[in-house]
Amino acid sequence: MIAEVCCAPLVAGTMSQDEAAELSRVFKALADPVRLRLLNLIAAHPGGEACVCDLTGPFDLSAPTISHHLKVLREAGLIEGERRGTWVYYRTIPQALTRLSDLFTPALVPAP
Amino acid sequence: MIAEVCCAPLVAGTMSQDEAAELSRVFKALADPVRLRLLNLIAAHPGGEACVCDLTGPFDLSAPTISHHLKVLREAGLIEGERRGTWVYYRTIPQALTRLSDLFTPALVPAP
DNA sequence: CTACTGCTTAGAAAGATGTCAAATTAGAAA
DNA sequence: TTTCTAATTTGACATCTTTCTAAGCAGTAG
Repeated sequence: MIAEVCCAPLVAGTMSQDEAAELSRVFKALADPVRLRLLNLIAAHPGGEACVCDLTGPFDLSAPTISHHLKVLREAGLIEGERRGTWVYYRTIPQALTRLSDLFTPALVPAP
Repeated sequence: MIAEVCCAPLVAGTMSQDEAAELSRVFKALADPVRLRLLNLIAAHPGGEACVCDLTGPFDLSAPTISHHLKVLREAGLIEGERRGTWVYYRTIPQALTRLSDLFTPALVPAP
């Protein structure tokens, strides 16, 4: 009757300090407009991945700043990068996004 | 065949700068361990609401700090407060949490 | 090897944030 | 009215974050 989720949902149960600390790191990565738009561009990019060279254009920011933001997303576990020659391609990590979705799901969800 | 959602999901579509700015404000509110735990305590509290006096105990922080954090959550639209005499009770705003959940939902979701 | 492009890292400056003590406000009781 | 408790606001301080320039690393071509 009650769905099983991998983590304690945000809205039910008791969140430990460790869980809160880890979660806040992910939210901190999302707490910037540039990083939100970067994540959106990567996730919505044809083929499911985007080259850094595709990501610098839409922003009026320097390349190092974009690189820094990508690093924050990467270290938060939201994206991963792959180097192909001189190019670097980034894609989202679906499990990380699913986990965030589950956090806000009402606790009383019928089991599949 | 495609679900209708009120906002552009994070993982599909194109997020405008305005949307990103507004969203980042909500995530910024969640980007602190204390505020995550406060939100969790409020949401999971019996009766769906918690008095500030219930919220100061679990933290080794001063009352002004708790008050400040509650203000951040309130201004992010995640909680609302109600004064009853000298006491103030807070509850979550479900639509705000639902909206966040929808952000991470895969775009290809069957319509209800 | 050098020269080139693409990308990341390092460090500094400016701005934002978490925390506290002090002050203030809000509401109730005497 | 004064006094009290609960809660919020204010201002200062330490710490963190965003952005840039400069430097450095990664990979490729000649």
